[in-house]
Amino acid sequence: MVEHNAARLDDTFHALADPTRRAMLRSLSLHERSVGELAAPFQMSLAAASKHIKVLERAGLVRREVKGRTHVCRLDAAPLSDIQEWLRYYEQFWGERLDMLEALLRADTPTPPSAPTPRKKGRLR
Amino acid sequence: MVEHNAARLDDTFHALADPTRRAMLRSLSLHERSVGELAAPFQMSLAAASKHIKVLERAGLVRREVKGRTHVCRLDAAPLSDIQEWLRYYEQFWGERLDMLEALLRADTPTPPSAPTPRKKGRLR
DNA sequence: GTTATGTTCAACCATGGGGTTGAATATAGA
DNA sequence: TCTATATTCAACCCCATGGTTGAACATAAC
Repeated sequence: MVEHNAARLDDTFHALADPTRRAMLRSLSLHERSVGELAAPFQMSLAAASKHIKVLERAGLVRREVKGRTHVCRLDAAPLSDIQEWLRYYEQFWGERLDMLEALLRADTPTPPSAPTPRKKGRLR
Repeated sequence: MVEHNAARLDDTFHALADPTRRAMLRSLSLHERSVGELAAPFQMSLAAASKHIKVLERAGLVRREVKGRTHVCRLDAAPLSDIQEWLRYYEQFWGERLDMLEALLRADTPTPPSAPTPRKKGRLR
């Protein structure tokens, strides 16, 4: 129940905390791409893009196959699934919030705002 | 459809890319906590813990209410919901991967899929 | 008022991140 | 073989991050 693979989560979250890298993932979700192709949309050196790709690889989000002189990169979404798993625990909290909203919308009697609605374990989704 | 609030995602992902901060979130998911209570489990200075909390606040994951001399922190899971939203796009890929696996397991024969037949040397891709 | 408690602030340090450039490596093609 | 293409490597720069310490601030308690 406690975070088992913390370092893994560290790497994945860190990899995602950069717009360039997220854009690369998005690109890879359409086609597999060479390093050069991945780097093309960004105005940064190829070396810089290469570093980004390495960060994605370290997080397990990208796999690389060397084909002659070009390196072909493919998306591997598995770590994203791990993140979603991690997030699942917190779903109850926005679920709970939605329940409170629902309760507010449903309350035709104007309850004073100083009295917060007691949290009740609500149904999720 | 394109990432609208990239900076927001940056902050949230970055906040989550640290085990101390994730542990703090987990703690806040149980009770609201003062800064001191949040810091207690970790062997780092209070100042360091305070910085972590600030990172969480910057990402909108924690809200703080100053009550006398103690600062009470509460979880706000909304940014996590944004992340889940961002992840949703990629669900197709682990879904797709499962589909491909299923297809591989099922489609060893050139005959229609209804025939459960012994295997044949399958070329991948 | 004085003291104790809860928290931040400021300065500092070490490390790593994201960027650059220029050279090195490996392969494809003439 | 010679050259062009694809990519990495190494060195460097600047700045953010995560940690420290000691002082400052605000409030509670005596």
